[in-house]
Amino acid sequence: MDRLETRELAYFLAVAEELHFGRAAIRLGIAQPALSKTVRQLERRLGVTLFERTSRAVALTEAGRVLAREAGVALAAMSAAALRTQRAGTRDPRLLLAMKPGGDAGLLPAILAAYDREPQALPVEVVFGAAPSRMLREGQADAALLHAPPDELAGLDTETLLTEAPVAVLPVSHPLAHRASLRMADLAGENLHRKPADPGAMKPLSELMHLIALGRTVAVLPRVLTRPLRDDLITVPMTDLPPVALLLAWPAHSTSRPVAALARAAAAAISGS
Amino acid sequence: MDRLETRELAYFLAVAEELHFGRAAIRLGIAQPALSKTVRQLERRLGVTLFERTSRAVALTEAGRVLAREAGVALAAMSAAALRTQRAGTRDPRLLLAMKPGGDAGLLPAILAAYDREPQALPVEVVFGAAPSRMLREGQADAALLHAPPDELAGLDTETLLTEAPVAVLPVSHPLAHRASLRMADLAGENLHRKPADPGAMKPLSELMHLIALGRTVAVLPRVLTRPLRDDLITVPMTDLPPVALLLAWPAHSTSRPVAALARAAAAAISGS
DNA sequence: CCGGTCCATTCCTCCAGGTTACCGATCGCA
DNA sequence: TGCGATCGGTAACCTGGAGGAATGGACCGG
Repeated sequence: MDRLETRELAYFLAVAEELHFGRAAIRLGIAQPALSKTVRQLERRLGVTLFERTSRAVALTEAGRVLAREAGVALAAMSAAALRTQRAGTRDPRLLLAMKPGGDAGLLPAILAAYDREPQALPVEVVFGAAPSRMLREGQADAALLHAPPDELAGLDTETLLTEAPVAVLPVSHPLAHRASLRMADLAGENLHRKPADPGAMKPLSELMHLIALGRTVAVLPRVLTRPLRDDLITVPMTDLPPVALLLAWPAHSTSRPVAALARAAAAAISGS
Repeated sequence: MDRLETRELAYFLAVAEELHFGRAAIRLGIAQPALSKTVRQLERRLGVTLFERTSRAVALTEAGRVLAREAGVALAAMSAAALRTQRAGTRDPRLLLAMKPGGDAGLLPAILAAYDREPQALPVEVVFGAAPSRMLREGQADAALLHAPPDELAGLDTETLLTEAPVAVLPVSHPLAHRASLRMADLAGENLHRKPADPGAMKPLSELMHLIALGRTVAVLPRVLTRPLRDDLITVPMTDLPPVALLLAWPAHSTSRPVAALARAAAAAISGS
């Protein structure tokens, strides 16, 4: 078995996502026959069929689904290798900290202040993005502040900064607004805001808050994300949902001392506040 | 920045390990100029120098050290992608469980028996190797039984099966042999057996036990590794060492239901015994 | 039955990864 | 000091294969 090439995996992944050789070829900036040939060659080398093709439709086989997942991991690791090496080569050492806008629960200043007191502290550059965990895996960041949906944590080491029960966000005029606590069943009749599957399609928080104030929807969120809270909204703790954690995360194989120092500082800053 | 190719990373890694272009080229089965050219091109593409070369010696730069680590992770992921896809494509579904010989603490039969009672159980094939965690990362196994040196656990999910204090292994005739417990300080004067840095150089356990019986050395090991124990040896719990864990591990991004079932079964088998 | 869609095949071009041969720098050694 | 050995880089050439354009062939809707 000869070694897999990144080009082959990238081509395969494009087809796996588009399920259409023509569109995938356009996305890759090549002609369709070259793409067909490369994918066929990949199948021959692996000794496995990756797609069920008819002249009308393309579908992944079971093996194709496995490769789609593994190829994503592998290409992210390749990308991370390049970016981390370039950053290590420049004489401008800094620590890239990724987070969603507003995702720090207002704790960032305390964390950064504590980190600055560490002996080997580097300048910290905060980079915002919709998917901080992906930025970690692709080497676009050294550490990230994120909330813990366990499915996004594969391959990352984490330090839990705080955990708390989620809260319902309601208009002050809402019938449930002044209850001391709520259960999911209490919200059964409400138009509960659902997080979209595609992180890119996620609404900005300010927009969501506006919709809630208008009575168009209600939401259940980690409490930290709701601060500061608009005057016309109120939050009520949920009692039957698992607590949500705010985490500091970094690549599992990281040996970076600055990252370790940041984790130390963040834990100290939180517990001390 | 164009995308990194696996060939470039493999070539770079060979030079990084040999620190010698000629030997690395032989290992790769190519001529030395091709290797020099490719590494130079890699440096140009990354915009970073990876090696300090003189006409007499080759050394890694800081960026080179970063890439050496990252390249290893990335290539392991590529290899895993190929192997897992091939296994998914064959119509012979089985679960590959990696472990060191004797590393199961005698728990394997109970675990396998419990797993067989799971609804979607697959045939389990046990594969032995010196570095089970590496076999996981490279896709040569679906799950592994291993003891927890935390540095080997990067990128893996784990289920702790049992934890226990390490024990000292002594000849029955040893002055300390009949103490109820020991501290590391008690062993200060002994010729304590050290685990070699290279896992390949590790002695077989039976050999180590023989040396202990002869009075040539003493060892501190997880208790499970000492069973069954020779008549002429005795084990004494250590009180000032962190407990050692026996873990079931699998790749962090695995979504395999059989692996999940194995984790469930293993946990149940241990807690029930 | 015809036109449109979509993947595969064929044939050609050209680049990049490989080879051999040679060069320049550096060290050990007489 | 000068000779030979070691080692990485450079030059010139060759070739496999990645990519493009044109075409084929299967399948669908109308």
